[in-house]
Parts: sequence; C-alpha cells; structure tokens
Amino acid sequence: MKRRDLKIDKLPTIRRLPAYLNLLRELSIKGEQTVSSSHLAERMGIEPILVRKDLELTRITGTPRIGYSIQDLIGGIEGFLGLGDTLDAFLIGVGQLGSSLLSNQNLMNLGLRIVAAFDKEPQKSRSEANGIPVFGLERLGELARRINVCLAILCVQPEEAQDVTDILVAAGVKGIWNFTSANLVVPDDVITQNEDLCPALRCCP
Amino acid sequence: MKRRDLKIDKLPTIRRLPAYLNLLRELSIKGEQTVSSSHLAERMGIEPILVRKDLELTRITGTPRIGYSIQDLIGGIEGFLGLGDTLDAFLIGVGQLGSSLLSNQNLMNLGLRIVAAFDKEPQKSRSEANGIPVFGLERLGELARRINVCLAILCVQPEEAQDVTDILVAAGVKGIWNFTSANLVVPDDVITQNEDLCPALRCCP
DNA sequence: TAGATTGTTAATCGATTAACAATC
DNA sequence: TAGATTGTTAATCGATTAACAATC
Repeated sequence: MKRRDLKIDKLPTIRRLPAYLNLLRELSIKGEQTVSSSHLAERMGIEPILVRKDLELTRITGTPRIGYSIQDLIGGIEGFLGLGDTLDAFLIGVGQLGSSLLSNQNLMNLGLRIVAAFDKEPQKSRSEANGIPVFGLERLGELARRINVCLAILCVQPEEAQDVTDILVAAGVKGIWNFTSANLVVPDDVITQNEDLCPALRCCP
Repeated sequence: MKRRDLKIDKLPTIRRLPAYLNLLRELSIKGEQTVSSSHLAERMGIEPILVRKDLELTRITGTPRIGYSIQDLIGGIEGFLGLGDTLDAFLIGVGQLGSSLLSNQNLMNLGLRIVAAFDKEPQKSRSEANGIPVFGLERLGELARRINVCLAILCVQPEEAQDVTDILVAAGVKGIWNFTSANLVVPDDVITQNEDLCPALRCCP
C-alpha cells in the first residue's frame, strides 16, 4: 500500500508521530525491546488509548500483555512519514533563523535535506559553512524549476513572504514551511505549515 | 472582567489570534478603518464564520454591513492575549536557535521580554549583543527563584531538557516554551508549548 | 489459568460549519 | 427600502475518551 492510499487527514496524529519517534529511538538506544501504550502515554502526557489510536495509523500491531515492538514502531512511523527517502528542500532567507535551520540536525533526522539556500544578499549570509550554496533571490524561480524540489522553507521578512511564495508556487513547489508571520495565500494543492513563533502566552496570569 | 474569568480553553482560537493581529496591524498601516469577516477569512485561508466565532472571544462586536473596527479588534486581541503588560521570560540554551530567538523582533511584538539567558558555557555564547546577560546554567535555579519569571524558553540539547525543566518547575515557572525534541514531563499546573521543528512533511508525494 | 495489554466498537466532547434572523 | 454583514442557534464533523471483548 502506498502512502497516498492512506487517510492523510489524521493531522493531530501525524503531528504526534515525530514525538513518538524521538521517544522510541531513545528507548531503543537504552536497549529496550518493547513498550506499552501506557508507558508512551505517560512520557507524552496523553492517554494510553490515544497512543493506541495513533499507532493504529502506522499499521503496526502490538501484542497483548507485551506491548509493541520498538523496532517495528520506529520502522512503521518512519515508513508512514516517508522518512528514509530523503526530501529535498530549498531554504529562502538566510538570516539568523534561516542559518539556524540550515545547521539544525533535527531536520536531517527527519529526512529533510536542504539542497540550496537563497537570500537577497547571498554574500552577506553566514552560511555555506554547511556546504549548502547560497544563491541570490533572483535565481529562485529558475532553480526551483530546474531542481524540482517540492518543499520550501520560508525565513524571509514577512513583507517579502507572499512574493517569494508566488514564485515558489509558480515553480511547482507543493509544500511551504512558513516561518514568517505572514499569512500566505496559496492554491488548494499547496500545503503550508506555519511555524510563526506565537506562543499561547496565556500560561501566565 | 479579568482575563482569568474568560474561558481559557479555546485553544485553536487563541492560536489564531496572533495571526489576526498581524493582519490587522498590516491593514491599519495601510490606512483601513474597518474589515469584514470574509476579508479576514480569505487572508487567513479559513471560513468567515470561523473568523466571527474567533473574534467573539475578544468581546469586540462588529456592525452589520460595515464589519469590524480594525482599531477595536487590535485592542481587543491585544487585551485578550495580555499583550501590553510585558511578560518576562528566561531563555535557556544560547546556541544557534537560542540566539536567533534572543534577537527575534517578533517576540518583542508579542510582549515577551527575555530578561536573562543561561548556557552551559556562557562565555562561548554569542549573545550579550542584545544587552541580555548570559549566565551559567548552575545559576538558573537561584535566579529563577529571585527574579520570579513565570515563562521559560527552552533551547538546550534534548538530553538536558528534562533536568532543566525540573529546575524551572521547582523554581515556580508556570510556562515552558519547548524548542527541544524532548517530551517534557511537568505537573498539571505547568503549561508546555512544544515548538519542535517537526513539519507535517507529508505534503510531498 | 489469571492478568495485563491490545484493538474494536460506541460514547463523548469540542471545534467547525450551516442556516438564518437581526440589524445597520 | 434593499442588501450586506453580523451574531445566534442548531447541525455536523472529527478527535478524544470510555468500555470491554479478544488474546497472549
């Protein structure tokens, strides 16, 4: 069964899967073989039944009284998330946040590879250190078409975000990971994920 | 009516409010006076009725045929989110992501002020540039108690995250904004918001 | 076997959407 | 007035939780 055939719309679950993965890898390193839904639940701060529902999506089944095989789950989640086959991405805007992402090991772990970065002032940008070339913004459209990436990471100024987005969409990019505060307008077949740093500040009285 | 008296549990709405705020400020700068729910909805990529429901929470009412007063909405959302009264926070872990947050203007806009930063190797950390002192991690507990901040921003290595969290919780911190991949275990009266950079990668086939 | 844990089926809860009356 | 837009009330939808049978 291909990923596309599965229900894609279990968004809350999908967002939790990477957290399960982290936890499972940690347990695996500790030498654990199996894990129960209640243990995972406690570590995640959620209910065991929710864990079981989430894991159901990966098609991995557990064993009553034993729990789930950690290796199976790792494989199942990686497979479901499409990790393993690395996903190429562009990064646009090599400012402080952008360069921080360029060197972020987590992205690699998730199977994301930034193949090129773009900036208004490429010579100024502090990257290249990671071996990733930084091009001028004017080359974005051309290279997006040529290299045919489907994911872009947006770290530009909010005012520039929509313009850059339009270029990306025109070039066939299907996913935009938006770190700007701009609300992007995109066609229906393009997915945006906003990571605007807006905490639910109301934790404090 | 104090914020505390309002229903706090409209989480999806609360998470959308900062986005409305950005949009409204933008419109305000353009000289607009009023805005309709359908216009906001289009810009946000959601349904007009959802916008009206969201705005209901701020207690600002609109006018049929006219829409909402942009100034009123800005004030209402700021009031609701408790912006205006600045919230003091600690930042722990002044690596690349940490220093990027230290200089992030967005946080200031949201009324968040980082009053001190901590790092295992404070002398190595590249900050202080922003006038924010960087202390050694060993002083965290003491200073958290003395300065009495209620929010902390966590940018340490995942392995250190739980230890640092325990110190923070013991010192009375009530909100932890977690940028690590660790799953933090905290008491019920402490809120964590995870910003682990885990995109729903599945946008691409 | 007895007991723990999974996985299924049904119930609840909360968020979104729909319908429409109110109103400027 | 006529028409656009709000705000209310009800319906739908989806996610979480509960109950419990299946099973190792």
